[in-house]
Amino acid sequence: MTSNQDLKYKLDDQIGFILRRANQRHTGIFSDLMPDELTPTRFAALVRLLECGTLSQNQLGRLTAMDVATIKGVVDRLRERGLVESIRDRNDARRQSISLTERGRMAVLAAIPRATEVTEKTVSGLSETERDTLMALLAKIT
Amino acid sequence: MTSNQDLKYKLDDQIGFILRRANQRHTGIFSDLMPDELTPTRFAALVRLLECGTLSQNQLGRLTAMDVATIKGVVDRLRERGLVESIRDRNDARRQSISLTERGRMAVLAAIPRATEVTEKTVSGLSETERDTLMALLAKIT
DNA sequence: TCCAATTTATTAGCATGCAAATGATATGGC
DNA sequence: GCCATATCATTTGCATGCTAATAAATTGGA
Repeated sequence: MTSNQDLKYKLDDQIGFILRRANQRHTGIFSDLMPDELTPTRFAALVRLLECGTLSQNQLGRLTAMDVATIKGVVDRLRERGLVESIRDRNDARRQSISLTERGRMAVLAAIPRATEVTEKTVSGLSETERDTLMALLAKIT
Repeated sequence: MTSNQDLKYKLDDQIGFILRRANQRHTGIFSDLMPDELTPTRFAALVRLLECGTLSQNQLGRLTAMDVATIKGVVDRLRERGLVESIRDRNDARRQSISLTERGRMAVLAAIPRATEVTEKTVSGLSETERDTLMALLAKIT
């Protein structure tokens, strides 16, 4: 079966492929610099709770770009680690209200400087202008 | 526990968070337009095999940004679907040589126009110049 | 020729990521 | 008051994604 070097479709030129690679590099830097118990998605959930206070699980998922099944698992693991607590909402029995525990609050506050380093390192090959441009263009395709 | 709207660290401004969202939008478009049996990673593997001809599993993983355990699973599923075949390399018994079957070749050739649409749709909100800029900047952070 | 180091692949385990189905609860129109 | 529709959460199942451990095979230097 002959190879197709003259194929017009180039994987390396596809936005999806390069997004995946950029994402992988970022998560690699994240796991290098952040505490082992904090994955990108867990950290995002904690930051949102820090920003917003108590949220329903559904709302927390929406604010962290996570599917309902995914946020369920993330909240379970954060609760197992004592970083959040969930209580059934008193006004709406369908809802779980999620909030940071004191330990969770301290953990996320302690991790934020490191997370800032993660971001810095991820974009370290770019100038300030390039960083702003990249963020703006990525925002346009989300 | 008071909220922290004045927190300096903004999740929405972190490259990792926005990369994840961009990636999710892309994979959503991908699953909308591509045949059900082709996921982004399977498709990438097939395209590489089309481009390069026979590859070792390890090499295929490297060329598709997949970990050795991940590419093992992807190749298994492609083989289960009759899209690739793997044969132990005759010169190096550690290696599996992976190649497209005729069915795999036809499937990937048929899917490429759709994949082109996926890319087009993902970046449809950008001008031509912006697309080039985005690709260049992403390439700089991989 | 021997063996340490390296390479390739497999396996196990944990963590997302998402579609689809399901159940409980809330909402709003008739 | 009833009921269709919507919302929130859970569950199941499949697909990555990766680390770490393991085994088999290759390589290259002593």
